Amino acid sequence: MSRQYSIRELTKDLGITARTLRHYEDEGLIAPTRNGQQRVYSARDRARITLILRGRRVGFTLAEIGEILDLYDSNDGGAAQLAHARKKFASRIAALEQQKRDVDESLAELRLGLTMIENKLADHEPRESPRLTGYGVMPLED
Amino acid sequence: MSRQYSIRELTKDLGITARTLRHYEDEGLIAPTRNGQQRVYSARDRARITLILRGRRVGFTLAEIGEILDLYDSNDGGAAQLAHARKKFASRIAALEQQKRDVDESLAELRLGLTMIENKLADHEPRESPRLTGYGVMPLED
DNA sequence: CTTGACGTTGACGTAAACGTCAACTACACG
DNA sequence: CGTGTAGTTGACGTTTACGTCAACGTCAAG
Repeated sequence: MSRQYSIRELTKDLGITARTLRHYEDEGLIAPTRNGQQRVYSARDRARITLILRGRRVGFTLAEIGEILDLYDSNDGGAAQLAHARKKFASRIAALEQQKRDVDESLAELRLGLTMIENKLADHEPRESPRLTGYGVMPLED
Repeated sequence: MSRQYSIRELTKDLGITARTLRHYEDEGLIAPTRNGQQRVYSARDRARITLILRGRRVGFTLAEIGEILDLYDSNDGGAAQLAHARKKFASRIAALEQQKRDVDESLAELRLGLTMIENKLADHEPRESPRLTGYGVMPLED
């Protein structure tokens, strides 16, 4: 019997509120069992929640995450169902790959900005650092 | 004089609505000039909008994006201002790096799910493909 | 002159993802 | 038995990022 969790425990472990967990339940993303009235979360529930949180961090809506979880859960339908699921997965993967490119480009921009600022800081405090002549960054002019 | 754009033009080029552009203006993220009453967007405005859209795609709020744009714009304050800006940039960069890891992990999950489905599809249609023995994926059990 | 195409300013509406009470229940402990 | 700790179910509130009218201006073409 692999570990059970109370709602409090999960909120502390995962850094979320109880309200959030109940919300995920309301949305049908998880279905913890009950001990009387209180929720009891299994290791599987916890793993699902981890997936949900990561999904959220990368920009998926709860509805999209729910779809994906459903696809994992019930894949015993006909070949048509499976083919449909395959398309869903493929499109989500494509979206994430695009997102990765966006992240990389944003990172490049921000890093440029950072060095720009650090150069200006060096100018402000010209202790004994060599002067950079005519260095400029223009991130807004393509 | 490098190219000007009407609002219509930008909506078509960038795939957004006029409402969105006005909203960005309301939020102080862009400030197109006017030809009488109508907005006229410069190349610089357009570049800013591109940054805004990319920022949105990677999960920044408009407020955060505004902050970043401000940091680019006015970096002539004292060393204290610059140091503050440096911290902001650094933390944004750290957040994006974390996000990149999240994206990678989500991609790994989704790709596992995809191959899982494709294996099941192969089972459904066992033309002449070799059978994979005992192959299972359990993405929810850690 | 009037009809379009394009544009403008309010201003209210909406969907998503929770936050924030209020009002209870269930137990264990001193 | 009272108090504290953890949990529960509504149900309304909030923020973000626009959507969606309504009502009106402008200017070239037929």
